[in-house]
Amino acid sequence: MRRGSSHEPVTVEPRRAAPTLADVAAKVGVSINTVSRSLRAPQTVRPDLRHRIAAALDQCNYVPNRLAGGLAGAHTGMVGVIITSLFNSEFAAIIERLQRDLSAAGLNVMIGNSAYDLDEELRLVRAMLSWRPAAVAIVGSDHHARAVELLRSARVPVVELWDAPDAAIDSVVGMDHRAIGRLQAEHLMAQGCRRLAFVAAIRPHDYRAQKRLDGARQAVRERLGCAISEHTAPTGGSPDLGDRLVDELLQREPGIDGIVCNSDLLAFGVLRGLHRLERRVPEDVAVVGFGDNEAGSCLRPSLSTVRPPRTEIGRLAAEVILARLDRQQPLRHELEAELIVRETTREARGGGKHP
Amino acid sequence: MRRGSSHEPVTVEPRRAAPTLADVAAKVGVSINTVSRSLRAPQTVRPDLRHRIAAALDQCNYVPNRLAGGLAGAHTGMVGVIITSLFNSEFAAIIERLQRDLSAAGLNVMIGNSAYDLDEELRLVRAMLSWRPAAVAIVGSDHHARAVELLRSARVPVVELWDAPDAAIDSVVGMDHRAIGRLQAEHLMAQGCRRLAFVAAIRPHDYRAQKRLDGARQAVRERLGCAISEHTAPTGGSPDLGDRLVDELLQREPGIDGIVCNSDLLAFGVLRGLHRLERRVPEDVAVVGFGDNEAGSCLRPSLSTVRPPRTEIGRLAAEVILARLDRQQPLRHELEAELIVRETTREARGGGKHP
DNA sequence: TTGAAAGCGCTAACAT
DNA sequence: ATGTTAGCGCTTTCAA
Repeated sequence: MRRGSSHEPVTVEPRRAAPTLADVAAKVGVSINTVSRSLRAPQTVRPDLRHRIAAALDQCNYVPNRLAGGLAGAHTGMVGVIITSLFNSEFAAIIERLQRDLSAAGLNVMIGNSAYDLDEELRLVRAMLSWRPAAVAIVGSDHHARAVELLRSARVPVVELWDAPDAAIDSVVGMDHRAIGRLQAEHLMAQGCRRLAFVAAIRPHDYRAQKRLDGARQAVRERLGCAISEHTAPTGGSPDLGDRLVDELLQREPGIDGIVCNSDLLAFGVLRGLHRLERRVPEDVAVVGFGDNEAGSCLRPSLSTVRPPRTEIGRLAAEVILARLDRQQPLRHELEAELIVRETTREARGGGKHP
Repeated sequence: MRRGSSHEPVTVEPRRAAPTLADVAAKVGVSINTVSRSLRAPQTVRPDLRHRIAAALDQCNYVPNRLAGGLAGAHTGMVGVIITSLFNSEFAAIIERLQRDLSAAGLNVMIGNSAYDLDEELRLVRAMLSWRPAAVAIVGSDHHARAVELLRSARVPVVELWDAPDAAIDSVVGMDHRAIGRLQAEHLMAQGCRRLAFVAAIRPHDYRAQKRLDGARQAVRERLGCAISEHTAPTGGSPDLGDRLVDELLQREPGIDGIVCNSDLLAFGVLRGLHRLERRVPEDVAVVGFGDNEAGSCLRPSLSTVRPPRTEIGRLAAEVILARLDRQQPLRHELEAELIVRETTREARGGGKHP
């Protein structure tokens, strides 16, 4: 209202409360109840009355009060979504789709960001539940024990996203991150790489990233009988970090011929570093990322990566939530990530010729 | 509640409601009010009682009901945020910071995505207001007229983000997008470019992008006395689009020596296209983007761009909201975007030698 | 087809 | 320091 912007009539009440059903009802000369019904079940109200009510509603700038509505027994129509990061569009595409589909079903989305902090996650779960949401979607599978307890006892549909935990709270729409790590490492080995390194930014509670490392580790152990060289930092991934890590890495182990990166952003930096160090990619060193960042195809050489089915996760999550709200059983969707082969690994070292 | 997942005891009530203050009060043997106060003003309750109450609260998995709390008069502690896109981390960094700061002040953030659709924006405004938020933050300045009306009459602090409109609803934390367009064009001209093109993805209601185009247009007109060549598409920016647009552009006007891109993602594609067409950058064509995408420094040549102060916008928005909640006046912050000069424009054409 | 009455769970006066 | 009493604005019976 631009308090004090101009000629505010001082005679009126200083802070008029928002109009209520009662205000509208009085204006039209009907009971509160009739106005309420004309909103929720228009066909039960005589057409002409309905039109007069609609006009009054509009004139008053009436906005329903969900606090009151929810309290009185109608469901709140709110879905709480808890993610671990908004940045880097890591989950943005998931949320975007989830929100679009839920919105089409008349549900609102409330987003909370735990920033990979378990205590913050607990606070968020509490905050979300205090709004009596119709359902909750939450990224990851390794939660604060208390948060899980609260979620269970709230008896609300819960969908865990991104990861695919063995012991789910309720429903799951995610991927097997260990398999993704395997996929990355095996791709490099199939291209002929024999001395692999894993370069990663793994935040303290990013268990998904940890699992990808595990997967790569196992794959190398099984196929080459040796360990993968690990270079990680406990932060978020960025080009500068990748640049720095690859520098240290090659200083210590100049013979590395294949690098698995835990994120594309990190991989971008690794490529920048390799260029600076005058290593040819993929001839000297092959590189594979994770995340399918849109810029990947524009680098030179273009980055091979793993594409998580983000939109599909969002779509299925919405579907599962709607199904659960419709009293159906908990569901579990485990999706596959797709390998995108580009120049940083293409025929790196006589690909596939040394099986 | 894992409806029907297994041996559900049919004897108990089918859907136990969430525990209320009354449940806890009964358990401890005090009045509802005492429990309520022990939560809101602990020091007014005897310590031993307080401890017993805390224990009971915990045992019951009590989660306060904000619907009831808000209805009864306490403010809801919710801030509604309406953005036009979650994708491409266009606004992610702003929201991340905004949320962090508001969260520290005990406020929850509820995000809605209008996807550049005015009707959807109106629906969102309605939905947000129906939760009786403590404040609303909204991206952009060109809103649905009805939405503005609702926002005003709701008498809630409103902060418009990203853009810097002349006629604000309440408070503003944004940038002058016209100035950004000027900045881009003038930079290219200062580098010696004489035949400029503007390549853009401008969604139907993306007025910010439109303003940047206006700014570039004006700058070229003033300094070179001719028009900037415009190549736009009514969609979101992507590398593939940039690639396509630059192709068409050079087909029609081979003499172009400077390209202003409306987003970095688009610029990435433009660079890919220029490489394919064997144009040297910046010698033959200089390129400048907008948005400071993290990958920009990893391209070869690295991309010059304009960096919007996203984190600062988020920080100030939170500050403004908190100030308004503290009954202070509406505020207006107009921030500067910073030019980041990298290889795609560096000394492009004997920079500055032809003033 | 419409209206009246009884809460939903909590907070905010008041009493005590 | 604790309890009592009234609502907040709506939905949901149940009557008319």
